[in-house]
Amino acid sequence: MVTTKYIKPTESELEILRILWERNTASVREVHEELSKTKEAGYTTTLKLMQIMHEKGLVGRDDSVKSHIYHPEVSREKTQKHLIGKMITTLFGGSPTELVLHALGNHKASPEELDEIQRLLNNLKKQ
Amino acid sequence: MVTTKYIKPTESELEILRILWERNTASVREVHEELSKTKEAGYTTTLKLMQIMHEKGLVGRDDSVKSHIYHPEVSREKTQKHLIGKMITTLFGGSPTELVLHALGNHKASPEELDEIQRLLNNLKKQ
DNA sequence: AGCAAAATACGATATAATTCGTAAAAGAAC
DNA sequence: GTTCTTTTACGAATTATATCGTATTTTGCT
Repeated sequence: MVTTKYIKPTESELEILRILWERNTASVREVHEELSKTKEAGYTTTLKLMQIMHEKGLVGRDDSVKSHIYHPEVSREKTQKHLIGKMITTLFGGSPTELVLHALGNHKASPEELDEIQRLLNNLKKQ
Repeated sequence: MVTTKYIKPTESELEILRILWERNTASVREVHEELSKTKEAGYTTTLKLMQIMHEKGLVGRDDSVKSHIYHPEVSREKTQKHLIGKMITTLFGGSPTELVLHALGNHKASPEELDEIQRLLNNLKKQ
């Protein structure tokens, strides 16, 4: 059995993953441009970060082409699940409901979104 | 205007805060005992962490008594709100609903809890 | 081929977070 | 009041994270 153990991305790594999840693939240059919109950082910094992420196995890359093309190697889903889980444990006393109530209470959602939540809720109630 | 700027607790600090939020007050020894249940760490490590948290203003303490008694200086609510906000941004593309759906989908909730969510949902729909 | 521009590799530094050993101080027990 | 135990203070080492400068490699252009 191959237990691919979970690697916890750092905050900076998450920012990069977010971009890769969005675009599926991107060069360092592209990621860097995107990052620059919201934060200050040198090109080589972004490069180095992505190289480290590659070593860790967080991203893969195609280096047969001119400028290397990176892609996420960890799924957004799995990462979300891990981080939510940790958050529920350390911050909400183990209760997912607490998290949901806080998320809903403090951050606005549109009527459509509320309907979506309602649908899921109905499903869960049936079981 | 006094803008008390938000201090982001590290992971270890969150573990300690969790205990203090639960008990309201605790000595280093008590926190350490509690921590030891789930992780390996020397007593002085816990002590040092709590001293640093004190410097940062994350916790307060009464040092007029034999063994110092610590208490949280940041509220659980506020910390939760900050971390949820960050999570929604970096991990859920800014959509709180996404977070809620994931939390509900992946982590079991009891019928009572579902009812509680339903109540909040009803409230939100009215507005 | 030769040159300029872009991209990568690599090493070094800086900063933050964590861990713990040791010494000093404070209390408790006798 | 001396000794033993507990607690605190402090410094140092270790590890993780982030940042960037410089050198090398690759590519595109003429």
